[in-house]
Amino acid sequence: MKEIKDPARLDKYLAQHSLEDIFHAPLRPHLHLYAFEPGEALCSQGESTDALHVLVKGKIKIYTTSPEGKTLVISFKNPPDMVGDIEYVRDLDIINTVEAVSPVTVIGISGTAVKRYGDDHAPLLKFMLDVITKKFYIKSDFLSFNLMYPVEVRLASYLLSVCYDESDEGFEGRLAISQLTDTANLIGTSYRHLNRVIRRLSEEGMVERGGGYLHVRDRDRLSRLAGRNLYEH
Amino acid sequence: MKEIKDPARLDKYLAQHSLEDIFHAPLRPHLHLYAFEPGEALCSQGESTDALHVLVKGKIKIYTTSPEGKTLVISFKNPPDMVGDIEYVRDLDIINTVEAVSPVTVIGISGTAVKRYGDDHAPLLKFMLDVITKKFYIKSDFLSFNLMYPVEVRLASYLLSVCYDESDEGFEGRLAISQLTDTANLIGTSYRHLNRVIRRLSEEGMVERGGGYLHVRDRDRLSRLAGRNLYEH
DNA sequence: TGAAAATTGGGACATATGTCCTTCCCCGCC
DNA sequence: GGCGGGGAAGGACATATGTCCCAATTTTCA
Repeated sequence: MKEIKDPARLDKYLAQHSLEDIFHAPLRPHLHLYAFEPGEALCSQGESTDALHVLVKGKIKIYTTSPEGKTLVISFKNPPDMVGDIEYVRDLDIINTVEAVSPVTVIGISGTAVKRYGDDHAPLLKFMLDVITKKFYIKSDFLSFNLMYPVEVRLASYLLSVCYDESDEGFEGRLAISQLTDTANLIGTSYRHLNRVIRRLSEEGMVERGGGYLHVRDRDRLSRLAGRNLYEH
Repeated sequence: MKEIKDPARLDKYLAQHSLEDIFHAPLRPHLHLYAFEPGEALCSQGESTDALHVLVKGKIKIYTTSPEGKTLVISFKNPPDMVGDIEYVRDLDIINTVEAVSPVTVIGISGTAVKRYGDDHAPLLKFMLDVITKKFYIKSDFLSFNLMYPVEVRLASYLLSVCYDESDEGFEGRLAISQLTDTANLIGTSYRHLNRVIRRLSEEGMVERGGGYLHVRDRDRLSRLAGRNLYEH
């Protein structure tokens, strides 16, 4: 983590994501801009913290680790999003580990400052409500989806979401093989089983391995397999 | 659903759950008190609605139904809790079906009224944040728990939570057989499999069937099986 | 009271999924 | 070219879980 001391850039991000009203004048002096490298953790499960972060650039990965050491990736998030909001409101230790996937820039502010200067500031409260309800809704979907459908369907759905998201620069109907472990954790299965399912799909010609990537070959059929249950965040 | 036209009683509930500041004067004229019978739905998945409900008495069950007709019980809730908050904030159709388990009393208010008179009312916003973050946290737990542990562990955990909750009148270290189907859906498995697991536990002497109930026989061992992963809401 | 209907338990079998370990493949380096 | 290392794929086996269906039991009601 490295602080970026550049007020102008901070203002730029505030404007870019329409955060000016949300972080009004009394809060401004407490805002800081930080940069994280890919792989670096913004915060780790179980720690206590007084920090709130607003993701303004880059992509982060949220995951949780069970006492036994199993990992479950919960989601990937893009700006604008918030980290530490639930913990702030409920005064809890950190629930999930958050890690930068690409180079990440966040606006940080201490929970203490928010409590003192923003606790009754409706725009900020509404912003948090917005962010949290969105998270809730996504998680809600994710939960029932994981519980109700087999890996095959989840994978099909995931492939469609990941490979065809216009807002993602790697948008090419393919998934890097090196991300397979993450994918397995994300859809809540083991690497081994994921492979098994990929193999089945590839035998049926829906996907194909090659050159370090998993390519989508028959989007329509995948789509039918997935139903309308997409990881559309 | 039956409206209870009794302002005094409404005030009593507001006081009982410390809701007076949250629903301040401008909102008061828009509050109504409703009663629901056991089994009656407060709202149904997919419908659109303009209503927000605050549960002040009784117990409700939240569940979702997949397009294929599978049911997943998400939770049981006790007062004070809120129904329709996420939908209000995000302007969505109803996500889950909510059904009264016992005789239920709720305070209802239209979303339109809240938007007009309470949209900038910090105590209300903070209340919603509180409720929603709690829901989120519970769901978060529920999700990883369901994804990471086998039915046996989930059942053990569920039994401990349900059978030993002091605030529940049916508190007797037992679970009515008639609730087994719900239990199966709640812990995300089939009735058949639940039975299989119950049988295994009962062969090991941890639980015992009898007289229409499933009795807990060896709380300690169940507890060890569950680990610390309890459905403690 | 007796038969039909509903509730509950469980057998048989097929799938889905996890774990462990071996094999294969690509790559840099000697 | 041959070798060692690490990532990636897959085989073998054990479990977990789902589905279908039937049997036992209880309840309902004519």
